[in-house]
Amino acid sequence: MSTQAEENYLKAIFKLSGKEKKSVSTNAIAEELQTKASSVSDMVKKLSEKDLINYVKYQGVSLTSQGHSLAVHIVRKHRLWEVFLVNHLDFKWDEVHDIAEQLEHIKSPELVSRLDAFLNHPNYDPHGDPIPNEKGEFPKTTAIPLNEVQLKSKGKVVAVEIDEPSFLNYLDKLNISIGTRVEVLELNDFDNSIDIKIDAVQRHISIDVAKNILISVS
Amino acid sequence: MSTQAEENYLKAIFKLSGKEKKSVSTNAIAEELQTKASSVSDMVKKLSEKDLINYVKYQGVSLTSQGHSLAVHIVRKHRLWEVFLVNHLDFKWDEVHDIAEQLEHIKSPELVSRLDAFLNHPNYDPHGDPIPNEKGEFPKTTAIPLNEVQLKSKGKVVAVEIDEPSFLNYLDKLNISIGTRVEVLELNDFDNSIDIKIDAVQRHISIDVAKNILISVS
DNA sequence: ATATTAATTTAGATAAGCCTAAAAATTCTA
DNA sequence: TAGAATTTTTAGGCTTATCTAAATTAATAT
Repeated sequence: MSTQAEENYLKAIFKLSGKEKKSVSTNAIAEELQTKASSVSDMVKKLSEKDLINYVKYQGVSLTSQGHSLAVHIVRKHRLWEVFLVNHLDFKWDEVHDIAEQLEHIKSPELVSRLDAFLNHPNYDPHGDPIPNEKGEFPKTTAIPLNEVQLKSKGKVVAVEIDEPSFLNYLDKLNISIGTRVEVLELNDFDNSIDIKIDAVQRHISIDVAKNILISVS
Repeated sequence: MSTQAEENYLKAIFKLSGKEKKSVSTNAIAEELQTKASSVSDMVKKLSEKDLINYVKYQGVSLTSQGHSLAVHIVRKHRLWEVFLVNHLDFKWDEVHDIAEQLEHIKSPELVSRLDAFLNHPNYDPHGDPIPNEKGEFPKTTAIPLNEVQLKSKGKVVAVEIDEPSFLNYLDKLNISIGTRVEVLELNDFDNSIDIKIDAVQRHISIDVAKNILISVS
């Protein structure tokens, strides 16, 4: 059985590994979980003994297949609950992260599969993040960050990479949500900012915002 | 902020106090929570320092109004989640207790009120237990235990007092559920057992079963 | 190649929540 | 009401997960 703390570490390592599954440093985990490097060292030893991560002192960590599967399962639960909160309890997309952080630790395989069915087996959560199935497989996505979209091309927002209310509220203000159609008008080399068109309105956004908006080019 | 452990103690004390709000002994709490009396002594000291219970050494404990209100709130969450699990995820009434034990500790006032609305402000959970409103007020109930029902009178099952699967499964086998009409045919003085009629079928049940079935006499 | 800096680990504490064993208080019983 | 039995509390430990401060290892720069 895994504790909540363990699950949070696995989730953090999963997130930081990226799809390239690169090895993750102690400091990166500490930063992600807002804790101290020494605490990470302790936990990493424990997870390693449980064969959930590969760990060699001073060389960072990576998930074992067992650890990967557990992490993906937590992500699945988190995202399913977010769908429930937004689609059925009418929460807004910027309000659900913290609640889902709690709900993701509820232990009941039956609950997950029934919730999934109740929600009609959704493939994406309210932020456009893919929801893995029971086997841990993610739906295919071909989206690219807005800052990598070719000049003059049009696309649709399919996901955002940050769940923090401050970021999501900013997008709300810009009238950007999942499904919004955008056109890239201009790239400004000096500060990497981008001019885009949303609903016939022209907007100017920074690289830091753009790279966290995923687009499906049409 | 209250921890899960604290909340479980408050809930146990609330349950054991009964509606007479009698003082609760250390051993009773230990038994209810399947823990040791010494652990209870520790926690009781802590809850007392937080002004959630009244505690005088060797004299048992009772909830303060603050503690009472917190306990009732946990009960409210537990029962609302049970309604969700049974009515929307199609769990059976004997499957929901353990999951609700986890869900009741999720902290988000907004979630509770939205869940309540989603469920249409239910007054009773799947076991017929009353659900307190946001103010902590319970709906009025006039039900009496089956073993106290007058001979030859008819009534309807409105609640059961035990949530354990073994008990609920037994009731399933007898075809007893919330809403079932029963008639008390005979009381057997020698062992306090009772003969009842359910759906035109005669059944024989023990006092221990009868006293945990609540009836609204018609 | 060595000194400095940065990253990581270890050592030693702390708090929560539990335990066993022993002591103290209360209650029961004769 | 004194002694026995029971209940409750205390004392001392253990585990988990955290922390600070110090030590160690690795990386960087001159």
